[in-house]
Amino acid sequence: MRIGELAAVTGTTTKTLRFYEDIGLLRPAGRTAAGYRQYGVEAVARLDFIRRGRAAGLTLAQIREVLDVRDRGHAPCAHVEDLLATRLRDLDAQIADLQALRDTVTQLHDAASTPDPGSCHPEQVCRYL
Amino acid sequence: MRIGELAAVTGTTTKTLRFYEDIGLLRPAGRTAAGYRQYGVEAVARLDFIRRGRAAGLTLAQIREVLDVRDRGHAPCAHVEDLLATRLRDLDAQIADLQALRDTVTQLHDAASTPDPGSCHPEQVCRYL
DNA sequence: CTGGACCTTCCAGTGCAGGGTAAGGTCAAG
DNA sequence: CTTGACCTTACCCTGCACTGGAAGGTCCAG
Repeated sequence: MRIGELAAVTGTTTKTLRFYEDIGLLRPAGRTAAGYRQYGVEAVARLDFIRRGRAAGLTLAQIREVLDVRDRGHAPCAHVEDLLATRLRDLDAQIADLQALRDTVTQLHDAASTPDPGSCHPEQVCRYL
Repeated sequence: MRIGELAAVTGTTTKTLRFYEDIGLLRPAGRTAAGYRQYGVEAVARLDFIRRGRAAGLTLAQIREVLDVRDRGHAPCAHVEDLLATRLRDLDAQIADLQALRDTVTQLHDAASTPDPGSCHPEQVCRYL
């Protein structure tokens, strides 16, 4: 399979596949005499895995770690569980931060919705923020 | 006030202040004969405003819009209210997205916490993701 | 043998908000 | 007169995940 076909099959672009190769996520099985990249069918599963990882909010660096473990012949299960646990904690923290921010912005917005232009003091730029 | 003092007073860096100047957020009141930037006290309020805007999750581009309105002599109240309303919608969407992602990751993690290594199929890289 | 679809490498840019470093000018104290 | 703190501009670098484009090679159909 050449790079264009692999891109079409996995719903990505040749640009992205070469980029993944650059950062060590994906290697072609070989090259043709002309230098064209040749991929085996396992590349499709690998890219599906990458896509699922991205969908779970993992970074390409984290996904690469998992793939590295696997490429070294180990089952990455424990590593993946760890990664998911960490991701869960990060998500909780991120959600809590956004929730707190939302509360702040709500208060600001409520104040701004009951306008009182006379109280705008030049020295504070805008009293609503 | 010179740039170093303004940075110290507002808790930022001279780098940041020059950067703000580059993107049109802040202009020095003038320059000394030697070319040193001179700021008036109003610069402190302006930077506090910028800091409050950042704390509310506004981008520097949005903050600049508000400052531009003010610099043109208008009260930016309406614009700020608009911005806050938009920000609130964005935050809600962002929180909802993260919440959905959290649910997905939770499911993945729960599956990974009840291990069954035997079911790892080589063709899917890892059954947990 | 030509056209077009495909492939190659390399370089550069996106958005966001700055940070790092160099090479040099200025100013006040000792 | 020198030292050290401060200032200036100019340029490149960071992380993240790509994306765009240029210049050229390859392959197949007509």
